[in-house]
Amino acid sequence: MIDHEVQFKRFLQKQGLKLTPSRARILEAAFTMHEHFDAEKLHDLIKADNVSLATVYRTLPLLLEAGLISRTVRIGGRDRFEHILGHPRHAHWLCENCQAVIETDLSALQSAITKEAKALKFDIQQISLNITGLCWKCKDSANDSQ
Amino acid sequence: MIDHEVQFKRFLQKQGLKLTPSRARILEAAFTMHEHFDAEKLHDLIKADNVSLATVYRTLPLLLEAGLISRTVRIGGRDRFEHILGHPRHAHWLCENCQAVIETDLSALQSAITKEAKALKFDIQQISLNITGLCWKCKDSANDSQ
DNA sequence: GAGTTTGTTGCAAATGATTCTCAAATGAAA
DNA sequence: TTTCATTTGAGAATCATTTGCAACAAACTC
Repeated sequence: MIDHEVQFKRFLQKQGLKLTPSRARILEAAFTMHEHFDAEKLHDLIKADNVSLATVYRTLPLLLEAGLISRTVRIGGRDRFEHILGHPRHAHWLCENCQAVIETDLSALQSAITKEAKALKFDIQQISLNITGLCWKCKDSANDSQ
Repeated sequence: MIDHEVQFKRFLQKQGLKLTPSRARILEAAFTMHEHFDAEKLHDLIKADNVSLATVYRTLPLLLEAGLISRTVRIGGRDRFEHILGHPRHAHWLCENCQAVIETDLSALQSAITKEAKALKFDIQQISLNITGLCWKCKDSANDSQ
């Protein structure tokens, strides 16, 4: 069993829940996806295995709580997620124009945030730094038109 | 005319739009509100003046673009906003349990972010740093129960 | 001033992501 | 195999947000 599957199983057991085939499939799909994904995109990947969209929506919060995925940006009214690999967390730069998402390392800020958390006695589950604006491509074209 | 009203008017004119009574009312309401607000809460404040919720929804993106308000956290499926006063931007700490929102200064991180933006040639419109987890109250009670 | 153009609004209806309901399926445990 | 709690797919329901539309309004044109 893969690393993150073990982790998920443990998490579920702690809550008296089971690692069912559907859940395992959803987890696997979340980890094969190498970009951001939303509920529907993930479902597309596994609907052939007869896993319903409802189950995807039910499982996503579990993966979130288990710390295996994180909610990143919200685009077009849809929540997007990405898996966590033990990689350092990163910031998301979202272009308002072309909706490109650029990722950068967050470690430079991490310590400042952790320090603040200690002061607040806040138990961090997720950090999400999103910066919206215009990417270099759209910044240039905005100068031309408009 | 108040400062931010001038700013909004200028912004609108640049787009060939007008500062109508409804829009002015919405702007004013957004600035009297001293906490976060969502579309409905803002509408409650001004519906007596016969401004429809639809118009609120239509105006919010304009205020956003004009840089007068910012979208902060999303709670209970609703987008929340807050006005910008030229104050330094702040981080939002959202308790998953009691849904309290704590705000802290963001200036410590600002320079690191700006630096990164320069490297990416990214034109920043909004920075949003949201940290979810448990506030000190809920952290303690989580230890007891569950 | 009458007519035209363009932006605006409230209302009601539409949209669409997410959640819920429910009856059937599953699975661990006794 | 009976029990009992959990899970599931399918479809219905929910609810924030958008949109279409007809009536309005302000700015221009002639």
